[in-house]
Amino acid sequence: MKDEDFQALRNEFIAQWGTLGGGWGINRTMAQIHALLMVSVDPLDTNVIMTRLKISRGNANANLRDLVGWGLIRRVTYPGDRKEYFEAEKDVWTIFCTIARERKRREIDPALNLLRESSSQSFEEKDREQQLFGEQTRALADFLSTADQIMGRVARSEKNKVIPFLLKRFK
Amino acid sequence: MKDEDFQALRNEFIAQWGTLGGGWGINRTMAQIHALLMVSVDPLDTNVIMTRLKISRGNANANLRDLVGWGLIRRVTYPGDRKEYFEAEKDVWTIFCTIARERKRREIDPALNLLRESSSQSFEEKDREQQLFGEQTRALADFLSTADQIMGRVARSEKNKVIPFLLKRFK
DNA sequence: CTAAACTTTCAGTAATTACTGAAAGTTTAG
DNA sequence: CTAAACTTTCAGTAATTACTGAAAGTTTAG
Repeated sequence: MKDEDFQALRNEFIAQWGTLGGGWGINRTMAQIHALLMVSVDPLDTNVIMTRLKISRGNANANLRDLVGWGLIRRVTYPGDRKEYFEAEKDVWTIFCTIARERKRREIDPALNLLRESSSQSFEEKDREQQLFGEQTRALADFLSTADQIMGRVARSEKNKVIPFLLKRFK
Repeated sequence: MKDEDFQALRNEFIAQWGTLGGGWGINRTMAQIHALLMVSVDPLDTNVIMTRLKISRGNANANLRDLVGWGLIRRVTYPGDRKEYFEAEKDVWTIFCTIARERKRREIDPALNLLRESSSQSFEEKDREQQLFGEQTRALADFLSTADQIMGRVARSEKNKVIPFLLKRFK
């Protein structure tokens, strides 16, 4: 493939990945930076990222910080070079585990706290409204905590054991 | 529990559930309406929803339409009553399957299309940049499609078979 | 120490998304 | 048919979120 076609395809990929990222809660630029780093052979510095994605220094800095916070990229430094470079984790299974862990912490845990607090206060009520509220919040809490446990266990397993097994099981 | 305390607890639940909804891509009001209907014994009409959540008619209407579109609530009418009422699906497993299906359609499928298109065009390239791009997009596509298949199969299974099985397996 | 090379912060603004409320549209009873 | 009872739409606006770019901060070489 000609290099200019390749650049175009890759840029298209990065742009679209950003759009998708928006869908599941992450912001567009953060997803784009992640995409860019995932398909870069070498770590990139802030200036390169700014140029490639046409974003400001502040924007790049903030989103890089967040990505480091998520654990999806890491800072890299080279001896004798003052600049910081960034490199993405490339193994797909590791990326998945990282995201799963982070989403658990940010979404599942607070939801579970809310549901448990709600359901614990309203059991054995005679009023139908109160009864339903208690039952429903309890059912949601049970479900979420089960799903959470399963995800946790899957994420802790070895990739090559889990995936084939699950695929075979759920024919 | 005194009724006023109960109302306060339930309102707290609805408000918080809305905030959480925001986290995973859904908008706050939509999540609140869903929460309200999930813990209501009887179907509610638009006016009641407007009053309870202090939102405008237009807002209520748009979000109710979206929730119907997701398949999370349904319209209910009573003979001799012109108003439309709304009722939420209450079974947690069914809710889960509905959301899983919808997210697949809105998020996984477009991502897979993008990844497949990207990876198909750049295999057997000698240039390292192009090589990595091909490998990485392919790995992502494979992973996503596998995860997607597993979710699909899980969602099609019977709840009472799947959950205990998975829990036992991933100790 | 100073100056250069870099990173971080943050006030102001742009872009996006959510919401209001009135007007238009639709359905049904009579 | 008309009028009442309802639902939907949509232009305008409010609220939120993302971004810029310059200034402030930090680190290191010399």
